[in-house]
Amino acid sequence: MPELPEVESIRRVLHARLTGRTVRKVRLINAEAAAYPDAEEFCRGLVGRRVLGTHRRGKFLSLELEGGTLTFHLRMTGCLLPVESGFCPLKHTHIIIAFDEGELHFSDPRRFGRAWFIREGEPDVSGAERLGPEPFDEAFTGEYLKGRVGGSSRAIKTCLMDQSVVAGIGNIYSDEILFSAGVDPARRARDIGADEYERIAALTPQRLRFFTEKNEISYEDYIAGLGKDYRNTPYLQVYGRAGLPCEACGGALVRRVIGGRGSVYCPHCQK
DNA sequence: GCGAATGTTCGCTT
DNA sequence: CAAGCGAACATTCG
Repeated sequence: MPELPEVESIRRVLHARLTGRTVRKVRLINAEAAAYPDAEEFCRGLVGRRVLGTHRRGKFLSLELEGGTLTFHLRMTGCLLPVESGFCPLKHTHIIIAFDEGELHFSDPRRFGRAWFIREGEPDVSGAERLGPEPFDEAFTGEYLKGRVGGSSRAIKTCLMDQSVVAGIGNIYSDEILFSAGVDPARRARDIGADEYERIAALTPQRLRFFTEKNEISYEDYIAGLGKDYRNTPYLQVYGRAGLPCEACGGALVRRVIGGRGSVYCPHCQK
């Protein structure tokens, strides 16, 4: 469901709601594949720990606990809802974490999402450590990008979505960033010029900041939308808009499959 | 009924 | 052998 801006929105909601609370009980429902390292250790490890804060790295979202970390990855359709005790779980709820006050529900229709409990001092096996720099990191520059993918035959869009290149960008925001940069998403990374890499690297944090701000949502609205209605739809310039006019030139936006993912771009504005 | 959907990983091919 | 590609995962929605 979420890319960096959405995960950040959810993090802020969880942070305000859960910081300071203590885990009392954990319930797994058909979550054998979702809770790591295993159901037993996941549940037992969490109970009794207090939430000290929250953290986002790429699309990973963590609750920092006393003596450990609870990390989620929502993949395509995962959803985290901090609710009052007694809230009727959504249909595909797989994990319920009850705190001294309120609960955190993790639901995911497609079951791609994952949760890890990592004890302090133990290696982080969630995969978060294999991520490239955050887009806001000063290490993320045009020079870095070119050095990292500039020899590749893959499409530039595919490279931007590679989490080991830069963390947090998915199918929506790669299209949006490349539209802003005026670069055709299907172009091979090796054919992209240094000036274009600079544009892409500069626009990436700008666009993600913009969409993160537009995504801000109150706890009440987040719950009212059942954790799903927090998207940037009104502000997207290309994603989901195939056939509609480009807001820059008026020409029709085109859909095309790039790297196995449905992509939308403007053939006139993006070279 | 068919195709596509905001993601990642695995296995096969080049 | 590294890189790149397609399939697989499971469900809903249009």
